[in-house]
Amino acid sequence: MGVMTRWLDPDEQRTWRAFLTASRALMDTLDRELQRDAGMPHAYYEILVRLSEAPRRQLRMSELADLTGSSRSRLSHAAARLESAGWIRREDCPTDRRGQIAVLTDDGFAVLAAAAPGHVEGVRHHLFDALSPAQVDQLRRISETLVAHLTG
Amino acid sequence: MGVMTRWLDPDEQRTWRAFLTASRALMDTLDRELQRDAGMPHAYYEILVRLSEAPRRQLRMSELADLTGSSRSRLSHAAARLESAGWIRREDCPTDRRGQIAVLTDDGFAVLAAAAPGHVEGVRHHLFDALSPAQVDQLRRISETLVAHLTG
DNA sequence: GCGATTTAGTTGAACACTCAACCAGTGCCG
DNA sequence: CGGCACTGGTTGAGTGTTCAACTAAATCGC
Repeated sequence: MGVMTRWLDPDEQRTWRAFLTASRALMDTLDRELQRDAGMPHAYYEILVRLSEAPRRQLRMSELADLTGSSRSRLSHAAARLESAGWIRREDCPTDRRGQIAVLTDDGFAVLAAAAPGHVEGVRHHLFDALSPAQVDQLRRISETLVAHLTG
Repeated sequence: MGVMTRWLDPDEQRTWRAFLTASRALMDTLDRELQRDAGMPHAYYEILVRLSEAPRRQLRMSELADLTGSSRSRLSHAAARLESAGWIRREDCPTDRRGQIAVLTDDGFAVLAAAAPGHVEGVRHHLFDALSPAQVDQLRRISETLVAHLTG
């Protein structure tokens, strides 16, 4: 209250709108490709990826939520769908009786293995192929700075 | 088919994940703030902004869809909601009888004016305050390159 | 130990987005 | 002119996300 708004100057305005447009277009494109080729949205693909990289292909629900930057609720709903598709299953946690462990099934792994090459090509084509090596480096630093700033 | 997948190297992997995390966290944060303070998601806010900047605060639906990077369907649904909130209204286009013109109402303008300062502060705080001027410049170039690449 | 708080996860309702199907009006080309 | 493809926009069904409320189990403080 009472403090004047520090409006965006024209450069900032331009940067903000370009960033908005670019990140939305990129995500929409990858989402559509993944939906078309693998029958799942990008968020679900990421869940499978994280599980596939975990020891024994399994993770606590809360850990999985953190890794995918998802709310617990969202992950719960997503897990219900992935489970009914047969791509993951949920088991009780032996050490914490509140806990649930999401496990990637063989079917889930197969679906992921089939989808991954196309998706990686998409990321490469739509993102990395457009940028110089220096820009990729800049983007990494900027993104890591933002992550630290937003979560710190 | 037959072409080996060019997997992401560790640097690219790291860049991609940081970008994903950062852009999702940023959007989620701004979305939540806007929902809390103005009772609308960021996508709807953007629609009102674009209308407020247009001559006579009005735009053809298709033009508005292009400006906001939205599908026509999405915009139609959004417009229905914004109209029932009384923030926009739709009029017939005099020169093309298929067309509809979205017009920002006074109520819509007032809601936007009330929401804007807080939102701008959010963008500044969560994005620009975290980056050096050089990084802002880099982000602008990268984003503009991506937009050109994705839409060209 | 035992009540109060916190953490893990799920649920249902309300809302938003996608996709495909659709109507209506425009414009092109014979 | 008359047919045909294209454009502008809407609709409904299906799917995903959010928010708040809720259960159950662990943990903290005394």
